[in-house]
Amino acid sequence: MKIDTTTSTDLSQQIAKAIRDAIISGALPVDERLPSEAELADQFSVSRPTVREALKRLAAQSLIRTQRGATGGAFVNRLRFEDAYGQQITTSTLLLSMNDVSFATACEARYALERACAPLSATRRSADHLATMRAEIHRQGQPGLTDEAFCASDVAFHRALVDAAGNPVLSYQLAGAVEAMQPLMNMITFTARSREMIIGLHGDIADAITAQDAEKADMHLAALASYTQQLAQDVIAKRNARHNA
Amino acid sequence: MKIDTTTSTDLSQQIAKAIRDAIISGALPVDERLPSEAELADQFSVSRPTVREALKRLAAQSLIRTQRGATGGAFVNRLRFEDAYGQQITTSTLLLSMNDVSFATACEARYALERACAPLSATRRSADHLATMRAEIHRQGQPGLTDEAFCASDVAFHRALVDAAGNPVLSYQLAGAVEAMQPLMNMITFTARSREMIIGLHGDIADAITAQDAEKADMHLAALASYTQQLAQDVIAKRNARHNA
DNA sequence: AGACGTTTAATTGTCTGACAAATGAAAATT
DNA sequence: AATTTTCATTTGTCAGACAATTAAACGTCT
Repeated sequence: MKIDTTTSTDLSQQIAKAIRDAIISGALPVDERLPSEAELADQFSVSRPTVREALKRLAAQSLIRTQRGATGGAFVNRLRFEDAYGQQITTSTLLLSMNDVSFATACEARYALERACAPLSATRRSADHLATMRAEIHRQGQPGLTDEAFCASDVAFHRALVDAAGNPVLSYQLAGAVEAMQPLMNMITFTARSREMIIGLHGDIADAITAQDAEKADMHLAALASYTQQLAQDVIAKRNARHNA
Repeated sequence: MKIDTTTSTDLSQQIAKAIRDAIISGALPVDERLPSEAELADQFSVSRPTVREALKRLAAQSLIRTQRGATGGAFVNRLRFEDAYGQQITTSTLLLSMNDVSFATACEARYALERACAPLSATRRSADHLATMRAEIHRQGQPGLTDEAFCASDVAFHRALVDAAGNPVLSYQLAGAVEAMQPLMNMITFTARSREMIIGLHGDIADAITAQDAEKADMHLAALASYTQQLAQDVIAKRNARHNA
């Protein structure tokens, strides 16, 4: 493992890159123990704090885990889908909030991806997924539910829909798109009327998935997408009206 | 900014989390300067190396950038889509390689997502995207192209197709799915015959996008998906036959 | 011999103090 | 007024030390 001595970046960054590349290339297999911090410091001819900074960088990406004690050390971590979900959601959320992505753009992306899952979900859905979807629909009908709780249940419903496709890669990719939308959705005030409408569409979707009818599921998802867009437009229109008054 | 003093995790991890939460919540806006390392050490009642480890964790996620000098320090970084692409691709690639995701699963996810883009791409494609697609198709027909170069061009073609949808959120999500497939695709040996077939389908897709015919584009993408799956199955079948011989 | 506590060595986590390098602002000089 | 010099601030790096944790090696008692 070599580091580039001509570049002007941090040593800890160079060292992190060298180790990261070794992991990606497969030279360091999963669960392999890295040399101790002292050994790494020797190998790279740097001090231990510098090595530690490099290791923390890798730990932040879940590429390694560390353990104290006699047989401890840093080990190459098996990156699990569940671990990656969190990072994916954080990154997606920040991308939306920091880049002035419009509600329309985010919403379009989310429903386009979700509609891609629907046919697979219709084919493979298990009783479990159907039960989760029904439970969330029921929760959404409860009176006294705050807007935040309604949105959270909405996310749970859609994640069940996506997970029903039985493809972990799809679930991973969609997690970011679906969850990152929640802060944007939270800006909408859901009236009793709009909740009723959404719950109805959720029911239609669940019915179609239960019946394994991919076409109908897609149709109702499209309806939900356009209704969501319309709700957001109303909010924006009202805000502008108030602003100009 | 407070840290949880009851937990048993690293101090640097707790501090990183506290700062990360402040960024996500918006308490620390983009380009805001964090207190100096010495000040942070005081505030959190830890030493400077510990603060530095926390900052390196955040830097690894592109949440902050640092600058030396009198007016230097750590600044909240605007997370750009281009920055996020790289991390997304790395993570996706490792997820596939470390979790024994089958070619079939990854391929299914990729083409499902890509077909979600196609209707939007058909509507919004610009001359630029069409030109890129045609150029890559032309490159793919060049004799003497290595399998790796063929795959790379394939990726470039599909990224142009996705980018044509004009939705940066979609492009970001798809980048991981498309690029992470490349190492898997590289395992396939493309015969002259199979290249011809793929190039033909690429041409069909480009034609459909040019004609803004979403339905046809979807059809040809589906055909490409199933052909790719078949190629992979042949490779696996051959490998098994050799293994049993 | 076997079960159970004790010591010990290895390793990460944290702290202290120090110096180098970069960099912009202030001060001095022309 | 323009330019150069000095200086204070901040990050980057290093060395050495000690605390906390952990499993293995060792010893002791039954």
